[in-house]
Amino acid sequence: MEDTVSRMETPVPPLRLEPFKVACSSCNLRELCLPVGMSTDQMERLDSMIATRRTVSRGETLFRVGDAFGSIYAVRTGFFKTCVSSEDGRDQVTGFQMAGELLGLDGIGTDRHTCDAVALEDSQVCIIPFHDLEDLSREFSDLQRQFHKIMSREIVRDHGVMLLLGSMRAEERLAAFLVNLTQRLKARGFSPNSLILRMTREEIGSYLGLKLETVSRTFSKFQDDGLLEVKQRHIRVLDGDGLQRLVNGTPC
Amino acid sequence: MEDTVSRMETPVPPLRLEPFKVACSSCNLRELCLPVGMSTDQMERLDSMIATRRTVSRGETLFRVGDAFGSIYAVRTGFFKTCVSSEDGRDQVTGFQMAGELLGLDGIGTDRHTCDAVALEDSQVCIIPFHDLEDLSREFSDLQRQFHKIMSREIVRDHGVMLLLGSMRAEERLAAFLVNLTQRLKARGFSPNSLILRMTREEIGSYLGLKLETVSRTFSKFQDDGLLEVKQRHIRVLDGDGLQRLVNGTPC
DNA sequence: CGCGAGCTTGATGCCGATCAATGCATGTGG
DNA sequence: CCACATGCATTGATCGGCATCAAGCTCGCG
Repeated sequence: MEDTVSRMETPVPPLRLEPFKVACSSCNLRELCLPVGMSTDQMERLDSMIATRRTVSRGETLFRVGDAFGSIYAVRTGFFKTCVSSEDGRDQVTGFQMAGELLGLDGIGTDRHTCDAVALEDSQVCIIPFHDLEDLSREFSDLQRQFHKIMSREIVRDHGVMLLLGSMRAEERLAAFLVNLTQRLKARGFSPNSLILRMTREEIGSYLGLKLETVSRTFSKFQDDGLLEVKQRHIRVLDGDGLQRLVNGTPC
Repeated sequence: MEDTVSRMETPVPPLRLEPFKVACSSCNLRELCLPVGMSTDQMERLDSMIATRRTVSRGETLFRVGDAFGSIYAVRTGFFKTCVSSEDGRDQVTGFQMAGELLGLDGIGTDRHTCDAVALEDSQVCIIPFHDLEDLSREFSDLQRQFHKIMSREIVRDHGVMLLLGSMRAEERLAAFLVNLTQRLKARGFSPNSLILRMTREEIGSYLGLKLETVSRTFSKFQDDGLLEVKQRHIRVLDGDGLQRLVNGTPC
């Protein structure tokens, strides 16, 4: 929906390169992002590779299905969704990415991107030319290792979503989604008890395999049950343990 | 179920190492497996790394959740499923692997396996010590590249399953499953029109987010519609295009 | 102020889950 | 070789969770 609109409005994706360099070594995300565990001199080499950032405004796409693959991207600020779509137009949100997370790994296999990445708020990404990353990770086994870990974790995360989509009911799905979101926010130093959703009910629903009405109803139910306080996109978690129990399938 | 049983019967996973070496360079799967695109001398190095095979009998596990991660595995002969399970015991089949496909990528991220890999028929795998693979792929960019491609394709495949689980109806799911299966068999030189399913209806259902009765009913419906001939696990595809149309969501 | 995108809530219906019984193939022991 | 057990598959009857359809509602914004 929003997709289609942004797809229409600009035939050429707007691209703004920041002229100034940004150093991984001074980035406050270095403990979450690609450079985990690297020495200072290794990080300097990484810095020289990641020369540019790119700004993506809310609603714009970073890349889309079929685009030639050349780089992966690290989210520096902001929030993204990735989505795939089937022949007949149904689409599926495959993930939400926040600061320190990588985008574009899908493109390596075929040299073309296989999903759309859309900014859900004004965002900045670090551009990591993939061939350079491969070159450097042949030099530094720490970087190689970290990159492999990140790809592997993405696979594991996907398996978790498959479990969710394949065998959980609506309440469990939404609870799992919220628990995951708050954990990731907490890892970034935000309060896990108060958050603002960057995505619509429809996008949450797409991710969770539910219709937006079901998402909305389930939010309301959680509010009635005293688990959450919901005001549009503002969520306050009142009973985190209760949410966690729902995920584990302990309804009583 | 079958899981639990095999989990019970042997505290120590049965392990049989083949004493003789097997060469990638002479393997008929080399065009599908890890060595794609490598030169002969590179492949010799790969051969020296992959020193051992392992036999896994039907019903046995190659690895299971929590096992220390040390190697990845290439299926040489046979057929596997991988599955994850939630706290409360529900489990989800995350994939079926056949000859030339890799198992164990899930373990890289945390140094522990995060899913079970179970042989669905008597099988053989090549053991690929992961550190050795990393070492060698720092030397040979072709190997590095190929390995990255394989991981990326796994991510893309998972996204496809998410789309299936999140937005397709039972018939579309089963059709997609069959189309995928026949394509992979075809790539291995088998007839795409006649196949024997290595997995139960329950396992298919788990993979597709359906109950076994629904899988069975849908098979019967496909038979009534003249798309398939179904005799227990023997499937004959009568109308491949019809199946493909179902996947694309062209019901009329 | 009024428009529109997104959210909530209600009424109804359908797809697939669940419960239950039977059928079919394989294997085992008498 | 048959009787029986066992695991898997098929089929029917019923039920329930979520989708669908349809109003209103809220809030941000021109």
